[in-house]
Amino acid sequence: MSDPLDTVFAALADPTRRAILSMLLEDDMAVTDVAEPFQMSLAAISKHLTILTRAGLITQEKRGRVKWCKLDPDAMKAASVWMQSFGQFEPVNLDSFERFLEQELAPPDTKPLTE
Amino acid sequence: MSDPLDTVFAALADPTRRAILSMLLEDDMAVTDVAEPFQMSLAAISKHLTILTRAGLITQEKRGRVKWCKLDPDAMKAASVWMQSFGQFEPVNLDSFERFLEQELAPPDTKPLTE
DNA sequence: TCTATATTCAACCAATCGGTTGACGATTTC
DNA sequence: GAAATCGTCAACCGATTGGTTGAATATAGA
Repeated sequence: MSDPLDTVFAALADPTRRAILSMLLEDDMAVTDVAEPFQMSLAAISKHLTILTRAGLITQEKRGRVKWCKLDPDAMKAASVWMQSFGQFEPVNLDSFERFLEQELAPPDTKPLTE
Repeated sequence: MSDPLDTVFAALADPTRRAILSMLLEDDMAVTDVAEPFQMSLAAISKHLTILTRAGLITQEKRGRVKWCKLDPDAMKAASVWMQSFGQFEPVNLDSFERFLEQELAPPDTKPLTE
């Protein structure tokens, strides 16, 4: 009924949810740990996590009494591809972005020093 | 007050607004012409257009009694770059990603040459 | 078994959203 | 000047959103 892009973009529109995604970029986390840095209730964070899950941006797996949250970048990639179709991004130089990523993803010993 | 990403993603979350953006990809259009293919009132489309404008996704310029709508890909670019960071997994160094963004989003005359 | 921890559920709330309608101001055209 | 066109404004509506609280459900550990 509703385009997956609806739910993905709607999920990304909230700063709390984007912050959660950034946290999960570094490591998988339990719900309680996700909630810790925020000033809202655990229930509120739990709702944010189900929204992210339904959007396909994360997956949740229960092990014991702990539910682990894991980034799932596929849905974001779909949205990203949609946005690319507005491709006149010339000024922002996706080329140099790719070079940046290549650098970042290279094995550590091939990386040029940045400091 | 609110992160520009909030308004950009929120604007993109509505299918009508995404359709409008796709239409504007082909050519600039007057408000009435934007509204024509949709089954909702002109006033509704007008609201959608102000949301897109506030998000920075389009610009509107009035000439005579006609208001022309034009795609403005800069805001989308910022959102797109934000999303790119999730496409590739773990090893992305967020610190240097931020440095990259500062560089990219800086005024052109302050940018170091990349070629 | 009793208790503490992890998470969700259910009910509620105010604010926002996406739509409508009708009136209105500005501009063009006859 | 009168009439038609372009677009927004204002008020209203029902549905959704983002948050709260308190109770409920699992699971783990003593």
